[in-house]
Parts: sequence; structure tokens; C-alpha cells
Amino acid sequence: MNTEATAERGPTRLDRRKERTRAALVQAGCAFLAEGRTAVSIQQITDAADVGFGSFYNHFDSKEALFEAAVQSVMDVYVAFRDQAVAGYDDPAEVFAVSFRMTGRLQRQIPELVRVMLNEGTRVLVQDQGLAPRALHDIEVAVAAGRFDIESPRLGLMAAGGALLGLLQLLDADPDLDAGEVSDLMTARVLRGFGMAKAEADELCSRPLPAQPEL
Amino acid sequence: MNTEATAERGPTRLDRRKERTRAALVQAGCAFLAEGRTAVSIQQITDAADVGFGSFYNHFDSKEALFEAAVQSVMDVYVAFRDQAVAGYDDPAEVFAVSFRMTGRLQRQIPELVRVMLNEGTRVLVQDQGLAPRALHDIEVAVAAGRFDIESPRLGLMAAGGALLGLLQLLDADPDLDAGEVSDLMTARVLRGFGMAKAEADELCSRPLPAQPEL
DNA sequence: ATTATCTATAGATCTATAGATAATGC
DNA sequence: ATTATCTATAGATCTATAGATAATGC
Repeated sequence: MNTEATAERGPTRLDRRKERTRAALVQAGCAFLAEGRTAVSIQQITDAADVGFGSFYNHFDSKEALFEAAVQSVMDVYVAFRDQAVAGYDDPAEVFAVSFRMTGRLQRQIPELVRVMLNEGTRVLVQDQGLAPRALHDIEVAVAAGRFDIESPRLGLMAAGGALLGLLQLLDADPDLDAGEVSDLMTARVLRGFGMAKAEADELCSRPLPAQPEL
Repeated sequence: MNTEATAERGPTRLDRRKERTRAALVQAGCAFLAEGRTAVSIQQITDAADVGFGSFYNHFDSKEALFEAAVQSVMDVYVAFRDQAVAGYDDPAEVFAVSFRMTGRLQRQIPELVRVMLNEGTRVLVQDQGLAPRALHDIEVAVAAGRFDIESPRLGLMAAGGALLGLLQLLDADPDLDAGEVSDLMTARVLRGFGMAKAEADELCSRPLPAQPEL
């Protein structure tokens, strides 16, 4: 029995040490994922994490389990980023625009995180938890509010999500691009695809943005 | 010296046998790629290809080299598919629409091929040969002809290509969807994002299509 | 006393090649 | 005679675990 379960105290120092080890492994997994290198040995992973080889099995059953956790952790961070970024906006179309514009800028802030997402590709758009349901909700709310004019929210999600991944890929491939400018152009284009007039879309994409959330 | 080099004759029976072996290996590589299983042994690959283990090294230096060739072969097939599909169309906007609409339908025709593309993800959109330069050319021609109204063809490529991948992912994830219907809706949405009026986009996406090219 | 970490290693698996076999070319 | 295929295997690498060590809890 650990203290947490019996006496309802917070995590012990032991718990924190364990969590640090796990986090180091997940972090190393992310680094390899960002490079698309999943064909590494567990030894290479523990070396990168600066952790004893055997410790790996205290936390994960297999390499695949680690990589899964690594993707999960990246998506958790991204969802938190998005939630913070759009907090305080009322207009659902603006929520959508802000989250789109901020994500493009995120590529310059934490390129490794975005690379993990790019390696996951469009799979993230059909998962029934995490990013996809939130983005779908955003779109549905905007449709209900009469801000978007589309046939199918799910199709809209795939179009917008795909375009977002394309934007991130472009920014990753070309470091010279102005991330803010390109992101805003892409966002305006997607809004037009959702039936918004050009002038209105452009205006919505030129409004000031919140500060980049802490991560 | 082989007969081809010295006497300019066609490929010999030996050449054809070699090519069959190579094709079997590439085909097996595609099958694993489509499942996202790159962590297979060379033994598993040669078993799947029904080829002796040692023969692998007659054709490839490493597993990575095989997978690269497998992706290449899939992209070659897709480019040929697209070229055949759009042959005979003059209006660059229609070329774009047909290639988009036909690709969605291709998912139902050869899902394994599309799955390999999905596993490659947005990477295909920033490669300087194969699909990306052709699609970019289509867009540039349509802009020059006054059919598309966009700021940056490259950004348009990323938006359209990303949306196409999203469409393919959706069709792959949900076998019950009407591929033709969904593809046409997505195409129309992308055309609107390129500045085309809704009525015109819808009309363009309801025209008859050529027969699916042989592959 | 308990728990997580580390090191060391047995056994499994995988790669790359050598040498034998089969098919084709001339 | 030549070339590609196949089978067999040595050596390298990798995984999973056992047992020792270090850190923490009480």
C-alpha cells in the first residue's frame, strides 16, 4: 500500500522520482518520433533518456507502448495549448480561427512537438478522443450559430484538419517563411471554404492574438 | 555484360524473373506499410513475398531501402492514375476537380494503396518530385487562367493536399460512406476555398467522370 | 522495510554472407 | 558459363529478467 492510497497524502518523493524517470523516457520517445525513427532499440531510448536499461520495464511493456504514450503526451500538451489559447473568445468562428492561427505559430515555438503530430498524420483526425472531438465541436457550434455554412461538420473537420497539417508541414519544411503571415492566410482560406465572405475572413484573421500559452 | 547492354535486345527471361522477385518484395513491403508495420524482420518480408531470405540482398541493401522503394512504387502508380484520369480535360479547374474526385473514389478501388499514402502523410506534399510538383502546376495554371483566386499557389497546394489526405482518411475510417458523394462535397469545398462561387463549384463537381483508369 | 533504479546476462532474434542449387543464355 | 535463387549459419544485436544497489518511507 502506498501512502497516497491509505492516508490520502500527495505524491511522495518516490512517486516524483518515478514520474521523472517515466517523463524522461517519454521525452526520449518523442524525440525519436519527431525524427520518424521508431526503429531504435530500447537501449538507445534509455541512453537518450539517461536512464538505466532495466528501468524501462518499470514503466512500459514494450517499445510500442512507450511510443503510444509519447504520442498521447504530445496530444495532451497540444490540447492544453489550444484550450488556453481560445479561452475567453465567444464567437465560435473566432475560436476556430484563433486555434488555427495559434497552431501555425506553435510550429516555430516547439517544432519537435509539431513534428510528432506530423508523423501521426491524419490519424489524429479520426480518433474519438483528444483533438478531433474538440475541433468537431467547435465546427458544430459555429454551424449552429450560423457562422459556418457547410453540409457536413465531419467533412469540414477533415478538410480543416488536413489543411492545418499541410500548413504545419510547409512551415516545418521551409524555415524562412513568416509563420504568422502564412498561418493567417491559410486560416482565411479555410474560413472561405466554410462559406465565409473573403472580407470577413480576412478581418477575422487580422485581429490581435493572445500571448502564446506557457507549456 | 548482359545482352541488353551489348546487343540492345529487350529484357531477357532472367531479367524478367529478377524483376518478378523484386516486385514481390516491393509488394510485400507495401502490404506492411499499409498496416503501418515497419518493425518487421527481413525474414517476415521475404516470407510474405514467398521469396528466399537471401534473395532480399540481391535487390536491397536494407529494410529501409525496401520501404523507400515501396513508397516510390505507390507514388508512381498514383501519378500514373492521376495522369490517365485527367487526360483530355482542358479547363485547369476541371483538371483539378477531376483529379480530386477520382482520388477519393480510388480509396474504394485500392484501399491498400491509399493506406500507404496515408502513412506517408503530408510529407508527400513537400517533395520536389512526383505528386507535389504536378498538383502545384495544376494550381498555377488555374491561377494563370483566372480560374482560381489565391495568394500563394504553394499554400493552396498544402491546403488542398491536406484536405485530400483528410478525405482519404475519412473514407478509410468509415466504410459506410458513399465515396463519390463525399469526395464531390470535399472537392467543391476546396474549390470555394480557392475563390470559386458555390454554384459554379457544385456544378463542376457534378459533371460525369471518366472510367477508373486501369492499374 | 519498501520501492525504484541500475548492471549484467541468458536466450531469442535478426542481419548479412557464404556456398549450394536451379534456371537461363549462348 | 552465367546469373539469380535458395538454404544454412556465424556473429551481432536486442529483449526481458534476475539480482544487486541506492533512495526513500516510517
